[in-house]
Amino acid sequence: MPSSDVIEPIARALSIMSAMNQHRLSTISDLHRATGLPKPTVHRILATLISCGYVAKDIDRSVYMLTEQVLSLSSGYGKEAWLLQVGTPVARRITREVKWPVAIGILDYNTIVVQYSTRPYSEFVMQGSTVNKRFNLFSTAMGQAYLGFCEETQLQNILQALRDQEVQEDCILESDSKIKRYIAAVQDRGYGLRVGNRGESTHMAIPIKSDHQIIGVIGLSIFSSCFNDKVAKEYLALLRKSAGEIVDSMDKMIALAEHSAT
Amino acid sequence: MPSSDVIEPIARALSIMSAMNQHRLSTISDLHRATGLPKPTVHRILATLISCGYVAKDIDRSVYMLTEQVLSLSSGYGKEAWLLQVGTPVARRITREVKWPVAIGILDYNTIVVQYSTRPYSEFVMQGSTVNKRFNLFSTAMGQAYLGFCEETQLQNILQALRDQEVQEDCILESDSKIKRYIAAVQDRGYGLRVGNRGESTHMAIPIKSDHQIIGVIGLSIFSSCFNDKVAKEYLALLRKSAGEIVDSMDKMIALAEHSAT
DNA sequence: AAAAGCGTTCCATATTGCGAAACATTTTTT
DNA sequence: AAAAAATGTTTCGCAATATGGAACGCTTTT
Repeated sequence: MPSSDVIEPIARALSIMSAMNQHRLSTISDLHRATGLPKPTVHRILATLISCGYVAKDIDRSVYMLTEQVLSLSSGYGKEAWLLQVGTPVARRITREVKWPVAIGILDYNTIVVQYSTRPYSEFVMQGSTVNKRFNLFSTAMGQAYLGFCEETQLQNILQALRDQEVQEDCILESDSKIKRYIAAVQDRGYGLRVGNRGESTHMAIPIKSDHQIIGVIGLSIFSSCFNDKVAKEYLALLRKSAGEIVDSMDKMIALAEHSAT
Repeated sequence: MPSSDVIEPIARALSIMSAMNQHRLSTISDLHRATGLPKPTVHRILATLISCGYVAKDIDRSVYMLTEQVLSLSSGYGKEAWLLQVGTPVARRITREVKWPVAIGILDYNTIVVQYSTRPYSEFVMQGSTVNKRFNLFSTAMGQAYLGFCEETQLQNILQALRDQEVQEDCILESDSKIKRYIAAVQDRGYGLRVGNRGESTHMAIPIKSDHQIIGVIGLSIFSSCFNDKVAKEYLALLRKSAGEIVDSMDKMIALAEHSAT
């Protein structure tokens, strides 16, 4: 009985790799015992994995080990991935509640990259998807949310990275005091804000912090004509509550995963 | 032309996962473009990966992301893996040169675990393979090589771990001064040593250090009857040279890998 | 000397993955 | 508002292909 529509060779290869990850060196018999797969099959799968570069074979003995290339399957995995796994449903819930689109971004080098956006869910039509788009740290709400609330050392790293890049976009960088005032303004306000002109949209954003570290930012977009102090206050509270929920469930999930990894 | 004996579905699945690791969220079309695979195929592979738990699908949108389970393919990967990849050929070379078997071990919790041994290559027949066998930190050459040359903080951690375990094997732990003298003796000698009785074998071992951190130990076994100060000196020099070579190539490879990861 | 275990190769077989085509939805263009 | 383009999903007949028992050569154990 072929258990539904699962491609068997793939499932087998993954179980082999998973087994190989338990001990650093494996023999064919080891894997045969660990996975229950017939030895010729194990042999063939290993040949495939070698050919793809994920496994190395000891030259004269028949001992196999994973290569560093396995990291290419998971190197991007970290807190940000958890953030998305937990954050996307929360973002959708906000949009269901207030209709406006919500986006989640993370820092990459010296820009904010939008990882997820509920724009398609929002009843208010805004321009195309922003997923994978990069946003300047100054002059965007999400960028402000990061700059304004990250730790001092990281702030300095980011500023250095910005100064190092070839094309200077932000002339604000020329003056330290200007930067300080800019960031202080964000901190006083308590959130990132970029007010758009009539017909454009206005954006507000706050950081998502875990352990004093910013793992991402969450922002909300709204038609500029609908924006005022009252809704700002309301949505800010909503964003803060949501960010807190995200961090809570994230920490719980991570603890759970680490616990069950034993 | 199916390039020899490579199982296509596996290669495809790996390329999908690798592509997914680049961006945190992917659509079918993204992956279709990135890998060149037909969309129904991408769809089927994703279904398989979901079924195996390596991929999660956004509930209402068709957005896919890797789950934390990808770590089960690579979590064991770190400096120790590099050590083995680089160390095993060196170990074999030593055995070719001096005939005696050489083993490489790493610390796991509070024991040394042999990861590789050239025992099968040695012309001198010794008892069966020691791979995956655990060795006490006190009373073995490899253990001494670790205890004697690791950093103070780590030493304390290990000692605590030893004290915490239920069955107390080493009564030496009862006295701090005994421990200090024991370790001092190892340091004076410059290497771990366990002399066996007649007919048994004698073992010597040194740490493999990178960045002031011990990433493993390398040891050599020899018939007790063949052991004396002269050969000890000779083999110690050989082990030290080899350990240096291992660390050098390791650092080079790691640098190379990190550089080409861009 | 025999037996057991290992890695590896072969090969006939049917299993199984394949992808063009069609369909259902959504998004963009006209 | 209609049409066109793009995307996700399902179907299905077929050929490619993964499969694993059997056999082979080798080493280790009995």
